[in-house]
Amino acid sequence: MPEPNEDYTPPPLSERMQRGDLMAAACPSRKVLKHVTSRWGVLVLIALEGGTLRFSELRRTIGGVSERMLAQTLQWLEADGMVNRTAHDVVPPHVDYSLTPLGQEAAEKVRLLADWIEFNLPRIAESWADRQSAAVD
Amino acid sequence: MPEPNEDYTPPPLSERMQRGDLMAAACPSRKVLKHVTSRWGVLVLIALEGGTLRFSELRRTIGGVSERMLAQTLQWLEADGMVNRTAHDVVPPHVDYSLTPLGQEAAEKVRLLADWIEFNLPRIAESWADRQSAAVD
DNA sequence: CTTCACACTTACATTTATGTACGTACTTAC
DNA sequence: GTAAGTACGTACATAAATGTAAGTGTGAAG
Repeated sequence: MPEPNEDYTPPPLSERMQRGDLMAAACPSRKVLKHVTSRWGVLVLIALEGGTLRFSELRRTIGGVSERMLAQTLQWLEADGMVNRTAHDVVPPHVDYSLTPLGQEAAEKVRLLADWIEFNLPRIAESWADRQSAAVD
Repeated sequence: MPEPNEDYTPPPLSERMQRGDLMAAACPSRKVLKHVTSRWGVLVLIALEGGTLRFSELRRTIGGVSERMLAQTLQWLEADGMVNRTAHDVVPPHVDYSLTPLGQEAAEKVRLLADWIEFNLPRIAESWADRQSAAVD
């Protein structure tokens, strides 16, 4: 375990902004991070890693997502260049969603985190059990 | 690019719940994911990867965080067993925060994602530039 | 004597996220 | 003829996240 840092001062803002720095409040990275780590963004990326899915297939795959939020999330990810949207002009509508190369890289990182959490849930749950009152949230 | 999956059906819920499955709406993993990927949770984990920091040091490190949200986030992560809180009983107060082994593993995954985003911001920004109207969010 | 830092907590206001319900235009299945 | 499925958009309502401002008790610095 590292020693406490007695006299800590953050690096100057100018330096921290040169290459996107999340610690800087105004960094555009935070927007992307928001989309990718959003409640449904994570699950969409992971779901699409398994291959192309239609809107309704995504909706059935991801438990609890509403149509509205799924559409919203897909639009975020499409705008960020993570997701391809392919609409076939037929009726009833048929729209396919898939990951772009960018999206596949992002999905991989996100899935590593998700897998880690699922796998280590027991260890985490110990902490919940240990603390008595515990109702933090 | 994978082929469209014409007749997709998700696996049964019972099977998906046996080991924590994020796709299941009620899975406790989602709570952990929420804390870890929350706006400030990500940044706290990354900040603490560099070593122990005091409350006020964290506040100065993480641009834009309010005292209230920092305290809140630290409590979430502490309850999830990711963060150690060490209060020295002196006045004025002195409290150190550091990562637990669990927290270090989580922080690593989170940082990989954050680093990827920062590094690939230019590629992502292209998508923003490409689409004309673009004001998705 | 006044001000400030510390590490929070609480109350309150506001912004953001998310949900619900409905509409659409047409087709296939019953 | 009636119901259901498709991929959304939109209006409205609610829940959740986040911000703001103030207060706490004490000691050191000015």
